[in-house]
Amino acid sequence: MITLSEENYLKAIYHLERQIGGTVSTNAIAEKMDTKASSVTDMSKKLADKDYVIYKKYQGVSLTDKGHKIAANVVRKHRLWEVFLVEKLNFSWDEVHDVAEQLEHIKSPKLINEIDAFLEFPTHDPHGDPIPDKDGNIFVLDKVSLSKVAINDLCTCVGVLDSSAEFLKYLDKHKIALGTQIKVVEKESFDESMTIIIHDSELNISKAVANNIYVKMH
Amino acid sequence: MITLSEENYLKAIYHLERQIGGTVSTNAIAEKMDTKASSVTDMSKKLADKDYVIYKKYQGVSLTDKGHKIAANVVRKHRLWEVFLVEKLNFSWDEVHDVAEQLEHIKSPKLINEIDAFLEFPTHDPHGDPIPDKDGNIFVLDKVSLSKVAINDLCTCVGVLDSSAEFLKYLDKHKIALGTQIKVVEKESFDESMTIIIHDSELNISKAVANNIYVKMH
DNA sequence: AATAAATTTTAGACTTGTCTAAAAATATAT
DNA sequence: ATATATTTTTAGACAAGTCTAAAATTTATT
Repeated sequence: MITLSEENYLKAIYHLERQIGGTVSTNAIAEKMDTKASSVTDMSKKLADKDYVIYKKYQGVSLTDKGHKIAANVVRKHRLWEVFLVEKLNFSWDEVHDVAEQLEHIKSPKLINEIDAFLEFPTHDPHGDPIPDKDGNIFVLDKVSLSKVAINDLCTCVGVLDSSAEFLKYLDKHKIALGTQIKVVEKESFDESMTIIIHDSELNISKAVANNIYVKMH
Repeated sequence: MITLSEENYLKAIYHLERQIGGTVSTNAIAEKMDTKASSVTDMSKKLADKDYVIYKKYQGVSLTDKGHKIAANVVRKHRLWEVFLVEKLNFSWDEVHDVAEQLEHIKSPKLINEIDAFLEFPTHDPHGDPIPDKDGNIFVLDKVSLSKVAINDLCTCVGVLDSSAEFLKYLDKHKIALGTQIKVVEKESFDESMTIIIHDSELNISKAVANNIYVKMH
């Protein structure tokens, strides 16, 4: 039986692998999980013993098929629970993360299948992140960072890079949500800020904000 | 912050207190939790340190107000989740226990309040057990063991004593559910079995079965 | 290529929750 | 009331997961 801690490590490695796109370093995991490198080394050995990762000393880890499947399933559960909380229980998108962190570890195949059906098989969570299917496959739609969009182009918000409560509340304040139409009207080369039009009014956003918004081009 | 293990001990003590009606012995807890008496002693000290129980050497434990509140809240969560699983996710009453054992430890006041509202504030779980309110109070309805009912009396099933999957499946097989009307037509003094009428047909049940069914008199 | 810097691992320690075996206290029986 | 049986506690050990500090390895720099 897999422990809660092992599941959290596999999930962190999963996210880092897709972000970095290769083997994941000890330090990267330590930073992501807010723990010490020595703890990561210990756990890497355990995960390798159980055949969840390939671990070579000083070379970092990468998920095996077995490990990938487990990690993807944890992510699947996390995101399905997030949809449930927002769609059925009146949570806002900045409130769901901590609860989903707990719910993602509940072990019951029937439970998660029923939740999936109850929600009518959603494909994305409230932040626009894709929900892995039962086999761990995800279908990524072609999204672009808002900061890359050219002047006068029209696009729609489909996700966020940073889904911290802080950033999500900023978006709420400025009435930016998934599905919101955005037109870029000006870009300031000095600080790379941009002016956009949403809901027929102008808004100036910093480079940092634009970087964290994903859009689909029209 | 309270640990999962501590919550489970408090829950066990809570159930034993209501069952026995006084202080709870080390051995009783050990048996209920399928662990060793020495482990219970260790934990009793920890719980006493945190002011969740009163513990006197060789005298057993009893819940403080603080401990009672925590335990009742765990039971509240357990039973609300059970209702949710049965009412919304197509679980049968013999499938809910193991999952609810996990879900009862999720920490989020908003989550459980929303679940409560989503279910329209149920007062009893799928086995007829009362759901404690936010302050830990429960409102017990006057129920009687079926084995105590006299011949020719009419009653309605309102709960079960033993909610093991095995027993619940037995009830399903014989079409006995909460709300089912039962008439006692014969009692065999030899083995204390009884004949009852449900859904217009006769059924003979053992003393053991009758003991495990709670009914409300008409 | 040699040295400095950064990363990673090892060794040993600590906490939580558990166990076994033995000792102490309480309850029961003659 | 004394001996026996049962219950409970203590003492010491272990596994999981973490930490600090020191050693080993890899990477970067001159």
